[in-house]
Amino acid sequence: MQKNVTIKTIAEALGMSMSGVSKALNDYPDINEETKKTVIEKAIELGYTPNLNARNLVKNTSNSIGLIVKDTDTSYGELIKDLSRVAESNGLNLLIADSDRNRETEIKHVRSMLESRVKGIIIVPVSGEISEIKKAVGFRVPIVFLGGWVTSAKENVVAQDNGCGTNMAMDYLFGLGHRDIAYISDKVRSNSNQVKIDVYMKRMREAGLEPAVFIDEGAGMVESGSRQTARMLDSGRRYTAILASKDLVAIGAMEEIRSRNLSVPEDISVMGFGGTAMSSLPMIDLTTIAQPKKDIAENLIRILDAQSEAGHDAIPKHYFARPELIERKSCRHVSV
Amino acid sequence: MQKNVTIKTIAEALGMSMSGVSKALNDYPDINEETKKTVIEKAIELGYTPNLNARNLVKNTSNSIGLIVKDTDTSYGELIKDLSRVAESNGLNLLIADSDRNRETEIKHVRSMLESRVKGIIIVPVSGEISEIKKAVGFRVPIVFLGGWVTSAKENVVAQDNGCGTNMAMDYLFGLGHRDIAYISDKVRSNSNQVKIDVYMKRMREAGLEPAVFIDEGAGMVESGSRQTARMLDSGRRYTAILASKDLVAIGAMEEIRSRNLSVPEDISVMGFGGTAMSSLPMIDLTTIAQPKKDIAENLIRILDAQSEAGHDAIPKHYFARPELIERKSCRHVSV
DNA sequence: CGTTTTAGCTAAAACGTTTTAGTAAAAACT
DNA sequence: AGTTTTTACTAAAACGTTTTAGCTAAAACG
Repeated sequence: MQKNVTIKTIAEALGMSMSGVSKALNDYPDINEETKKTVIEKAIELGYTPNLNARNLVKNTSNSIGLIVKDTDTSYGELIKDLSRVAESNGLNLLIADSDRNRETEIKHVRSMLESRVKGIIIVPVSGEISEIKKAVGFRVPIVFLGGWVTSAKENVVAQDNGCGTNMAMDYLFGLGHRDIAYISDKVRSNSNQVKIDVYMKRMREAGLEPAVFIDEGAGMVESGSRQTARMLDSGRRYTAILASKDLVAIGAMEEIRSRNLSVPEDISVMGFGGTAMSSLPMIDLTTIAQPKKDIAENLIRILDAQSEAGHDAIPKHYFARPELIERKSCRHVSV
Repeated sequence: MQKNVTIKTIAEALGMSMSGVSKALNDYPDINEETKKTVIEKAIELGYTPNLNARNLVKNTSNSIGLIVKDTDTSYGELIKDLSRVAESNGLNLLIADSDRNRETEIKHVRSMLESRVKGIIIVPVSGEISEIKKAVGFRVPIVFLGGWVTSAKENVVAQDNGCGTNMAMDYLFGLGHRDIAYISDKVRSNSNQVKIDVYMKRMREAGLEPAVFIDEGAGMVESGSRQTARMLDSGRRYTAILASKDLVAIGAMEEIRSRNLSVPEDISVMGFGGTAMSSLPMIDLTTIAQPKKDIAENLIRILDAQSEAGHDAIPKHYFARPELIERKSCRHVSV
C-alpha cells in the first residue's frame, strides 16, 4: 500500500508549511489567492482526500448522524430515502441501523454510534420505555424520537399528527355519506394508535353515532386486519366503511371483505393509514392518510441541528407533521 | 459542555499512564488482571466512550462501510435490513446513501464516503458505465458492485444468478404444463434483464416452442407490465403464462389481465422476479423468484473484507446468489 | 527616514488514541 | 550471590488535521 496523500505530502511537494496548505484548502483570508490556486491544483493532482477522522478529532465535531429504526420494512423505513437526501444537503452522512424490534440490539447500536461520534441520533424506539436509551446516550449528543411511542414533553419528538390525520379521514368518510364506520386496529402499543382511536370515537359521538372499535391482539398486521374485519362482518351491525390503523391492516381488511364476495368500495369503503408504497399498487389502490416523509425528514434534521448547537440544557422540541389524504379507489359514496 | 472523558481522564484518576489504560482496555497480555479490572470499572464509572475517530486515525483502519443504492425503494433497497445485520455482526457500521438514479449525486456520495474513510463501498450503480466511479475511488478502498449492471471480470460483483432464476421459473412453468409462455419486461438496461431474456428464449426453443418477448420502453414498472400485457393479449396468439422481469412488472400484468375480466391464475399464470415485500400481499400473492437477500448481504461483506485485507492488486471476486422460488397463488396448472 | 500596519506566511500545540521501545522491580535461575 | 528472565508497567512518537500565536517582508504612513 503506497503512502497516504496527506496535507504534509502537498506541503512538501510545494515547499510550504502544513498550516499554509490547510488554510489554503479551507479558504482562509490570510492566504494569497495565487497560493490557494496552486495548492488546490496540487491537491487534485496528487489525489488528496481530506481525512474527516482527523478533522473531526481536532475540531471535536462530527459529520454524521445516526438513524436507528426498529424495522426497515415499515413506513418509517421508507423514510430513509428522504432522510438521506436532506442529510446530504446539510453535509451530513447517514449511519443506519436496524434494531429489529430488539431492545438489546437497539442499545448496542446506540453505543456503537456514540463511539463513532455521531452528531446526534434519530431513533424509532422499540418501545415507549426509553430510560435505557436515555441512560446510554447521557448528555453526549441530542436524540430525537421518531414516531408515536414517546410522549414525554421532555424529549425531542417528531411524529405524524395522528389526531389531525384521523380528523381528515373522518371528514372524508362523513363527506361521502358514511355513518356506520368501524375502526380496525392491530395491537395498540404506541401512543399514535391510541390517539387515532380517541379521535375516531370523539368524532363518531359528536355525530351522534355509535363508535365501533375492533382491536386485534395477534401477530401480523395484515392478519390482524383480516381477523377483525371478520369479527366486524359477523357482528350483526352493518358497516359501510372501515378506517384502519395502518395500510397493512387496511389491506387485510380488503382481503377479508373480498373473500366473502363483497367488494371494495362498492359494498364497504376502506381507508388506510401510512401512505406506504404498497398502498399505491393497482390491485390495492388504497385511499390513505399519508405520512409526509419529506416534511418529517427535514424537521428531524432541523431539530437535531438546533439541539446540537444548543447543548444539553436545550428546550425539547416537538414537531407533528400534518399528513395528507391520498384519494384512490378504495372509498366511495355510501350507497343508498 | 463539560470535558470529554478520555483515556487521559481515566489515567489521571487512577494515577497510571495513558498507555497502561489503553492496554488494559484492549486486554493486552502484559497488564495485570487486577489492574484491568480496576481500569474497566473506572471507565464505566466515568462513562468513558472510546473515540473511534482517534482510534481509526492511528490504526489507519475503519469500522464503517458505505452502501450507495440507486433507489431505496427497489429490491436492493430492501436489502438494507439484512446488510445492517451482517455488518453489525462483523463490528461494522453502515453508511447509507441514495443516489436517486443520478450519476452526479452518486459520485458526490462516493467522495464523501472516502473522506469518512470507509473500509469499502458497496454500490448499486446508476448505470453500467462505471469509469467515473472507478476514477473517484481509485485504489483507496475496495468497491463491490451490486446487481446486474456491471459485467466486467475485473470488478468485484455480487448479483443474483438470473440465469439460474430464469431456469427455475421455466422449469416450474413447464412443470405446470405451460407451453405458451410470454416474457414481459420493462426497459432493458441492465445485464440482468438481458440474461433473463436469453435464458427464456433458449429454454423455449429447446422445448420446440416459439418465444415471445414483450419489451416496454416507457416509464414506470407497473405501467410497463400493463402495457406489454395488453400488447400480448391483443397479439392474436393465446398465452397461458407470463414470466415478468420484475415483481412490479408482474403486478402490472395481473392488473391488465384482471381489467379484461380474465383471472389470474385461472386464465393466465403470472410469475414475478424479485420476491419483494409487495409480492406477498394477499391481493397480489405472486409466485416469484426471490432474491436471497441474506445470502447476498453476507457475501457482500465477505468480499469487501477479503478485498480490503488483500490490497488493491487483489483478484476480483464474483458471487452470484442462487435465488429461490416462492410458490404462491399466481400460477397453476394449465387448463386443458 | 523611521515607524506602524498589513499581507502572507510558518511553527507548534492540540485532538484521543495505539504502539514501540524501554525500564524497574520481582522472580527465577545457576 | 550474581545473573538472567519475567512481569507489569511507562514514555514518547505517531496518525492527519486545525488553529493560535508569532514572524518577516513589504507597504503605508507621518
